[in-house]
Amino acid sequence: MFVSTHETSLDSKGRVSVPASFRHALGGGQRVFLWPASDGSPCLEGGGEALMKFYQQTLARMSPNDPARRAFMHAIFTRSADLKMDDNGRVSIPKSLLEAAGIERELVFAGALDRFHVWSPERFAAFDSTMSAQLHSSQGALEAPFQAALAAGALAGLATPEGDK
Amino acid sequence: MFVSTHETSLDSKGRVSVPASFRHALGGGQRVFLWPASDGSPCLEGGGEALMKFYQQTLARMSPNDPARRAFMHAIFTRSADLKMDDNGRVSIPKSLLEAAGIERELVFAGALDRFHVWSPERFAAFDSTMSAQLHSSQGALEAPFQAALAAGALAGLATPEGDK
DNA sequence: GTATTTTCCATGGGATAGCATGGGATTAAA
DNA sequence: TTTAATCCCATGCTATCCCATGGAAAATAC
Repeated sequence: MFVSTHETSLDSKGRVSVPASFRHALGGGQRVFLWPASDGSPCLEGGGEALMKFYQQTLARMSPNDPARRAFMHAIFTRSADLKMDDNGRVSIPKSLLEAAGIERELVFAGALDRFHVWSPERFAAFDSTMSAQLHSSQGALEAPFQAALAAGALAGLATPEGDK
Repeated sequence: MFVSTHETSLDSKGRVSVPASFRHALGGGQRVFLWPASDGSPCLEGGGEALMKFYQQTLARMSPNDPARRAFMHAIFTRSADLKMDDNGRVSIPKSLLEAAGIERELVFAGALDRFHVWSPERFAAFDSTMSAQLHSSQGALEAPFQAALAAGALAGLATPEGDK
């Protein structure tokens, strides 16, 4: 899964190394999809073939006449770039996407479980502090899902993973 | 599959290069079909032999007396142009279709999974912002298919593509 | 614990093939 | 004969492929 953040930069040819841990999360495939984040965040969103397959299935479930289907299709498939990593795990991101995310030379890869995001460092820093503020102000709201998960036994055995030999 | 968007233009002879990634999506065939978008969008819609074969099967499933069959037949087969790419992957789009889509010289190829659309740049920009607006206002509506897909286990293993080693 | 080796990763850059584009030549239609 | 469509070749550009380098982390040996 896509975890952690990595700060890197574009080289003179406009290429960038996809962080190794993200490459592993991509499952060995060479294809990377990138599009402007669909939740409106001023960054790019990306994933591999597994994520795209999931989106494809989601589309297949929607009625062909559903107006939301067209919007969804457009947001993900029409606006995305289909990138191929070279043997060293680098991709070159189209100019239009770089502009949309406000990226000049430096950029941040941010893991998000089943996908990742690509930010300009400045925007990421701003987003980061917004998120911490929101987290602190909503501890109460977070309690509910945690408690529900606990009640469901989701954490069973988690406290003693394998360390006690 | 047809992904991403490409902006190009007609040359002095009225030809246009089909984007390379679309040619690959066409599966190596030389034939391209184009017709006015059947959902009423002010653009052209196109695909390859695979898509036409699918439509053919759809027609075969409909009752010969079904009035929708006639409309469907007309929309796709009667109104479509059967274009042949030259060795460099170019086609020339009939004037009537260009007029219908409001295309002068510049145009946009937009991928839509199993087909693609051809827009005038102005109309595409307008459509693009309409779609983003709609996406943001219908996040709730999108929840439904997502939840359905999740319930069906579409995400099983997605967050852990190659296993957590 | 320290030193040495091995592996993996990020980065730079040269060579090459594929792509978009322009235009001449040939063939077919009016 | 004129007009237009098709075929074919030429060109610059860009993306891709490939190899090389330096360094960090991990594994092994001392």
